[in-house]
Amino acid sequence: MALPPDVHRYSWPVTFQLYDSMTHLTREFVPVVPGQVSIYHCGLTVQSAPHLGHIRKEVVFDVLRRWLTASGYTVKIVANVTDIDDKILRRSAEQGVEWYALAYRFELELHKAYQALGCLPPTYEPRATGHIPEMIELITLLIERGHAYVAEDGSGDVYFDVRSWPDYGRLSGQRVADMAPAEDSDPRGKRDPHDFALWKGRTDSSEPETASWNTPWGRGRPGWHLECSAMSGKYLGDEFDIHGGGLDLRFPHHENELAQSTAAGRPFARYWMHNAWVTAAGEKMSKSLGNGALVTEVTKQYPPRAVRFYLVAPHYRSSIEYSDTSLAEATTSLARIDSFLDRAHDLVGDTAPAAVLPAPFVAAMDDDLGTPAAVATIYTTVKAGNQALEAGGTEAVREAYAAVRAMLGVLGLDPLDPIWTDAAGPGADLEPVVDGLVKALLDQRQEARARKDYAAADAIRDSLGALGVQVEDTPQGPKWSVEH
RNA sequence: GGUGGAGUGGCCGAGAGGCGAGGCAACGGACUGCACAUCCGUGCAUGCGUGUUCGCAUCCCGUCUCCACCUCCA
Repeated sequence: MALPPDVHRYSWPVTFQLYDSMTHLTREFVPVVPGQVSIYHCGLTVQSAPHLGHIRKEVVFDVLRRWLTASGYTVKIVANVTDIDDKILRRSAEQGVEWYALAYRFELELHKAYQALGCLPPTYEPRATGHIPEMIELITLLIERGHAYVAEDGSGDVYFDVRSWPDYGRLSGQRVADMAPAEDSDPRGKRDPHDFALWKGRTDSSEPETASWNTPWGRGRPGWHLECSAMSGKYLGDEFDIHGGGLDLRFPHHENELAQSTAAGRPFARYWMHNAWVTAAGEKMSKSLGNGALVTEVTKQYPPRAVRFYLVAPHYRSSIEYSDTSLAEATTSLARIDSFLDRAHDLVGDTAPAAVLPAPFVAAMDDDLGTPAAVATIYTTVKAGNQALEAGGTEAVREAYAAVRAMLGVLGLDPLDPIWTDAAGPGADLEPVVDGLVKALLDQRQEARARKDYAAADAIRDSLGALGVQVEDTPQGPKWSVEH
């Protein structure tokens, strides 16, 4: 898919500040290679349909990517797909389908979900099962360096030796000694309970043959943490800029990735970026709690653009509460912006998004992706535009219109972005029919109004309204729109 | 037990020593046949308690409550 035309490149002095969750500091963003940004964020384990919490991460990194692109960077963004793990195997066994078919089905659902919310596909989306040789290579290196060992119990498991790596715990600020002992975890052949699996030997013969691979340590399948180290290294190199994911990945997943990668002699990520949750009734939305709102369900109830707006408007490091009022409010708020855009378009016609973004918007985005202040700038611009509309200042209207579209574009919310307009739903071919019918009714209503028969005029407006067609009288005649 | 976050108006949600974003809802006014939209205006909030300061949502100390992570989790 081509980059939407509204994502412009700018050449102002770049002063992007990014909060790094390893150092707990907001630091100026300095990429490894000037002018280029490499981002890796942990995708999803494709074992079930994505809920709002999952998709928030996609939206956050999509906004990051759009902002860096708008700032003049060439962005390479890689998000993995974990297509094999315990849960996938268990679920597929339960459902009597092949594990890879199950994983693939949910991978497609994930794609559908992020496209529905206007997320651009990553530069690349590697699958774990496609990178077994890279993983074997990495494990071999870790064993050679004395940071990993093959379990002595003959299971074929390979573990990372936590005690061999004093830096372990650096990302999450924890000391191994303080960590709660893993009560119920199976120690198998571990030297230390905190050691984690790089590779899982095939000990359960009921697992399908297709779910294991040959290695120097016998047949088995990859450990979750290792995958990401192998894939980020392959596509982004030994050192890259931003490593991201949900806050819950910080430990153990990212901690383990960091340990593996640095123990293998790689500098690894320069900045760690973690987004907060979507909560429901104050609690983290999660598969295990069963309180997840599926993306497919939510986008049936609310326009997908409004759902994205709801996810984009709060800061990415704040948790957001999922509720009908929040979604409904986001829908109304976005409608206010769209309504200005509509009215402005009637006056100024097709106008491209502005090439230069308003300074407060830029300052907000440069400050650790400050979308709340950025959205506030959109509103102030909309207000200025509405005022100009009242005053009849065409140039000012055009300016506001172009600025609003440019800002919305950075957030992936420009209504004229092909990602939204191409999504002509079922029944799109009936549009001319609907247009004609509504126009006929509105003509009748205008005639009634002309002879001051307001009862008849209002009756027509009411019956249209009952069908979801909003009628608004303007100096240029009646306008109508379909509410969602 | 360890680690990290959060408590702001009716609601959502920013800011981070002075001038308290923005939106939604509400109320008053303008415009309109009416309505919608829009514009103008009103509302005056920072868990609690000390302290620091000329001044503190913002800093210190204490305290209460909530959430998350500590090998399933975006």
